[in-house]
Amino acid sequence: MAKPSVRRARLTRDERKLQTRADLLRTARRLFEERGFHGASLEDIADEAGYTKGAVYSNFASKDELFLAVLGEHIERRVRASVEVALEAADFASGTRAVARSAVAESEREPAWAPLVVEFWAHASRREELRRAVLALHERQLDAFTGLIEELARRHDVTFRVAPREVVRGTGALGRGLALERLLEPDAALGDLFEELFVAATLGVTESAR
Amino acid sequence: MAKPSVRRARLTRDERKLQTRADLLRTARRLFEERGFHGASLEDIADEAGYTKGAVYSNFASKDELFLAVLGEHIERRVRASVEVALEAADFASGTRAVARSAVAESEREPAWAPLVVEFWAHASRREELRRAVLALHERQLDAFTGLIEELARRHDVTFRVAPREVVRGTGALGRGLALERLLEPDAALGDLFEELFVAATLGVTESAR
DNA sequence: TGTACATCAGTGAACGCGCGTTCACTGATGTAC
DNA sequence: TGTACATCAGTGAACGCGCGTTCACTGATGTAC
Repeated sequence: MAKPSVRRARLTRDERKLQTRADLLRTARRLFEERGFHGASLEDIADEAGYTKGAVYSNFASKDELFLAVLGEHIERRVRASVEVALEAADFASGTRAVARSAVAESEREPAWAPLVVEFWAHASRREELRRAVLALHERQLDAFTGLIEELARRHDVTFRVAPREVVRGTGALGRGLALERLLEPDAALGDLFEELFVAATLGVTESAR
Repeated sequence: MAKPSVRRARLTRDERKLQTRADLLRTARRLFEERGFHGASLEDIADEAGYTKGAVYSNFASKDELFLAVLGEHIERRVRASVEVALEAADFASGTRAVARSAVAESEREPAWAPLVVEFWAHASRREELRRAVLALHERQLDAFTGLIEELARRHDVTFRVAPREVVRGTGALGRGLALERLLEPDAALGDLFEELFVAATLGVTESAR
């Protein structure tokens, strides 16, 4: 289904290549989510996108690079979503809560992402160059959230007893850890628990200057 | 190395079988830690333990069952360690802190375990029967820690605003999530952060009756 | 204590399968004149 | 506007490899008498 297009002739070579790349990325994202990084074969991805494996290698250096591209897009999307909701809050606690809720909503909409990312981390941890690339993506994500929470603290006169970046790292880890529980209990409702602990932990390591 | 024994003849059939099983479990545990669940082949495990793959199948129904046995032993060990340190504490906060420190110490001694367990969770999540078996192990672990923290609360007149079991689940998730960060940064020191957030979160969802 | 048969833990080899990557090739698009 | 050659995105098939599981077999231990 969703053949690339009916009238190939209309596109220039460059346009067509971008189209192919986008088709592959979209399909790869879906199959990685459904079957995991190792579980989704390049054959299936190419097939379902309407190409052959060679098309993948014409657009990406390897399966790792393909995943890296998917992951990069995903991170960008997530960061944008959180930034939007956080900065409308009236005080620090409710801003914190808004970020927590946004994260929960995202993770409930795409429950496969946390395990998928961890699977790829484990894979990357045994390949030095790849590990560094994934780490760089992860740090950019941490930086983005750190900037966000610092801005939130500044606006509402709150100071941190623990470095904000560490708080971000910790609460992110909490979210990831809880999301992984769903591997064993797919229907578990973890959102309230996350929100509760996220807020408790964040407020527990901050002081209001008021 | 470590051939099963030089004088095979001294052991009865049952003793020898137990010996073989123990040899395999010990080696499997080590290789799973070093290479991951999928990365450690039965061939290598059998080989390094001094047997052939057939010996594995004579003692375990499958690779999954072998891992399940390793995992079961591991969980039991961890629970025992935490119980011991927690019940000596003078007040609730320091008991909480002692549990956090014990968890950090364990996870630093065996940094490969968190990723390993998650890899197996992901594997099990796609195999219904296995998923249930792993879930049962996990729940027993949660129960044990819940009993521990309830006892701690009882002794020190503390009540929970959030069900203790959920607090255990949440703080466990925090620990697991942080441990996974080490996949990307093997040398990161996460212990202090964990302790800080663990205590903040736990105290944040409790009330002292004093 | 000794002999004859039964049991079964562990062997060794084969089976069956999937997958990432490579590569010579093709045919449509691009370029030069 | 048209022709001849160059480029290169994507094809299709082959390569190379690893791995969990199965199974007929063996030889040491166990059992019956």
